[in-house]
Amino acid sequence: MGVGFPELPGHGSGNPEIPHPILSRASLQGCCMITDARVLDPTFVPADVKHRDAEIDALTAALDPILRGEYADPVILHGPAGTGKTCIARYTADRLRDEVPDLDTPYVNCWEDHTRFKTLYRILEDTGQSLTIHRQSTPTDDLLDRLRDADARFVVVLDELDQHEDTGVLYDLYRVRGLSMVLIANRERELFARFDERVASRLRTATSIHFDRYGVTELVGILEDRARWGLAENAVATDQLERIADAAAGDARTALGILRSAARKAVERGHDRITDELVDAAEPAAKAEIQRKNIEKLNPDQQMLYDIIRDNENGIAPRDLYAAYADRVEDPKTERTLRNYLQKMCHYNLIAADGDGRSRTYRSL
DNA sequence: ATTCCACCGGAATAGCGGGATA
DNA sequence: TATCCCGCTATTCCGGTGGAAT
Repeated sequence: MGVGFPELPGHGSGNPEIPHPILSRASLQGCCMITDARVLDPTFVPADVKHRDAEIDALTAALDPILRGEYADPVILHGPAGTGKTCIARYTADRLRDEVPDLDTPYVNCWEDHTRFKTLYRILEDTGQSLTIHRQSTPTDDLLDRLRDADARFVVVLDELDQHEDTGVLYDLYRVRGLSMVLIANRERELFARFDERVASRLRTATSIHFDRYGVTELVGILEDRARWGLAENAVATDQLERIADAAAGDARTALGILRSAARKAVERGHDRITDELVDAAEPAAKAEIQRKNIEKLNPDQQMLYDIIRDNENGIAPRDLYAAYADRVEDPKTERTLRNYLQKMCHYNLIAADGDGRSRTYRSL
């Protein structure tokens, strides 16, 4: 399972301005405009995080008891997409690990590991204990016992917690001694509504840190850093970064996606710098790339559903959708299963459901 | 205003597949 | 090899919801 985070350049003692030795120009045929592709990746955690001092301070303060060998109450980071929640959680956890040598800081993306079993497995894996588990019968409770018995100290980051299907896992984790949690979600309110009352009441004592959208100047600052670390000098102009920041509407992930898309296109075409035309083309291109990746994750039945919905540009009623699907597929799934598929596709932002009850229609995005 | 019913989605259950166990 | 176990997906069952029809 290689979804973990690579060791990042500029991390710890390193200087972010020094290009990564392995990934630099040699690996890119012909063109050296992109000097380090990894700093353009949204999961990159810089050694020096900008514009989030207050949030970092608040999170550091909340986790302070860990420095004294105590246990910290949970911390909830919430706010819109691309506002730095994940980045700050990982950054702060790494700083903490510098201070506390025996601390483990496992990271779980609940979108990917959305069952109780997978979440616990990921935590154990991140702390280097999964190999011993693999040999034995491994019911979920065994994983939990293993975690409890591991006489270690953890700060677990649960990212995209609102995507978790079994909220009971939080109750499990609460009962592990020495385990502190950083919880990340888009909307705090809706998060609470999903939890068991026992967990919800304990979460009310949690520290809550809100992340606002970045302003245009903040976003430009972030982009400037990444361009300096990852692109050749003068590869992109400040006014181009401003336009990217503008298009991203406060979402750093989107902004970086646009910049990366423009840079790649420039390399493909053999340019040594990003042109205005490429910037214009990059916004839809970045969106299209995300969509393409999401569509690839669908199984054949889901793809068929998606195709039908996309072919009906004015939207399609559920009845017609089910009928069209059953018509075109060898061994159709039940309608209940289709509804689960449709829900998943809504989550991926591939389709949207308009209206409620009998007036509902589905359309592609 | 009331009834109707297409649709949604929660919960329980069945079946499958793969790894462990005897 | 046969059997058991468990997580995961799909299915079955069903109560709730809110436009549409009356």
